[in-house]
Amino acid sequence: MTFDAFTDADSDDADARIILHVDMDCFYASCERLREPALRGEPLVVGMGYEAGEPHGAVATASYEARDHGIESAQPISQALAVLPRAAETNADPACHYRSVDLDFYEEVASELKEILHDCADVVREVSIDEAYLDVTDRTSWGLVDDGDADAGSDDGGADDPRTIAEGYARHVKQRISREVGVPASVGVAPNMATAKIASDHDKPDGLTVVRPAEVAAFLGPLPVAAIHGVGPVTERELAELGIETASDLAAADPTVLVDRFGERGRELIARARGDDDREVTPTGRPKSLSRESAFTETTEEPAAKRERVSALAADVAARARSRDAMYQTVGIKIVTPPFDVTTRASSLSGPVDDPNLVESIALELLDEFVDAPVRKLGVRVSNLSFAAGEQVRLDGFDAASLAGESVDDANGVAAAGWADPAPVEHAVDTDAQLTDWIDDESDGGGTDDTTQPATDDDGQSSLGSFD
DNA sequence: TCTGGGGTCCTAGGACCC
DNA sequence: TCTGGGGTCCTAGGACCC
Repeated sequence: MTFDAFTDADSDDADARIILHVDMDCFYASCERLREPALRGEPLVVGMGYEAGEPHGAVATASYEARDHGIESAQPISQALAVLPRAAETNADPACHYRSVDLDFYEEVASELKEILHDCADVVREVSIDEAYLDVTDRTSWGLVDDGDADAGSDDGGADDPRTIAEGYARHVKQRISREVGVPASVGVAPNMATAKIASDHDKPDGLTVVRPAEVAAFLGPLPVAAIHGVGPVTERELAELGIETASDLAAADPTVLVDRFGERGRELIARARGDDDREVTPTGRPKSLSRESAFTETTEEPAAKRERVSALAADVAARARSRDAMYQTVGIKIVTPPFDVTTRASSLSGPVDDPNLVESIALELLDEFVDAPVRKLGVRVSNLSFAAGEQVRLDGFDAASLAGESVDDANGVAAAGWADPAPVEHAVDTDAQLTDWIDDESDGGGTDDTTQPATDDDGQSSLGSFD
């Protein structure tokens, strides 16, 4: 195989970046088929919050066979069942297999996958369990392949398009995934992330779409604005009101009008529609927040049920933070009331902690405001994360170092990280009132807004504050 | 047919500091 | 005492994505 030198028309291509967007096709369903091959070719729904035989939950992933019957992600399972009854319970013809999400298994599969991706690129940004950007500029080229066979089945749309070396590289990545992991992927190749993302979506499932630098505008132009990453239902509707329906409409739009309507995001949208995107592919960073939420089977007003749920979620999220060596400075809750109103409350500490009891007591305090509210769903979140093995702020004003010898908690490997976790010993006997006092006492630090703290009866703050 | 769970980023307004 | 401007941090909500 040889390749042509760049012609004049391709000169822009020569120094353009080469970005791959790799997107697994109905990943959860593909994973289920990996361990249960009989599901191949069958309609298959993987449900979240779903248990075998029950009607609760929502569609996390539907196989393409199920999508053919109108099943979509995020749909209630009950609705899917109305269209496609359970294969296990019916002889009806369009029937469907239902499985519940098994994230641990999918993560095992994903880690094999990610190994391949990291093998194929110097920089990989993992966006989610089934999706990643690869910068392969240094591994391949926009140069053209001279394979002496003009109609060799190019997948990238235009039958007359010359084939690039980059296309061959992308095909290689795809084939490795298919061969070594056994799941299908769709790949988009383009000179920037935004276009690569759209390209991977262009020919799903099992697709490969290559957009050469010179083709970007022509490729994006006719697409509906909703194809652009970051344009959801709300923005789509608002753009339509402005008469903007395609990417080329958006590319030609008056920036001042869009900035007026959408703020700086408006400018960003125009750039995306034009295929202008100079974001570097940067490696996946640390998480910014960790959360856990769960829905009640039916709306409840029971204070005890709510508190119990929040306690469980708090314990969960704290455990997850600990397992990931994350400390957190902010604890928040989320309350969903009918019909679907989302409210959040959060409270920050003066420094990062790793303290499950504190997560629970703060979350419960924030919940107090909603004792009487009808609630369909609750969540607990920790944010303001830090991962450095730094100092932990202590209730009594002593720093962690002074306790280093006590080894209060070595069961989680935190001691090995270089700092002691004083939480269990220090807070187990604390009352809610004392904790609140401590939080409120941080007002001298300049950050905490007292008015947002649920007031408990008070006083005694001086006894804690006096250690300063 | 009412809607699961886990995230990200942006904006606006208020408190506070210099 | 009044006034202004710039910057940061915090909370809450919203849009979006998978």
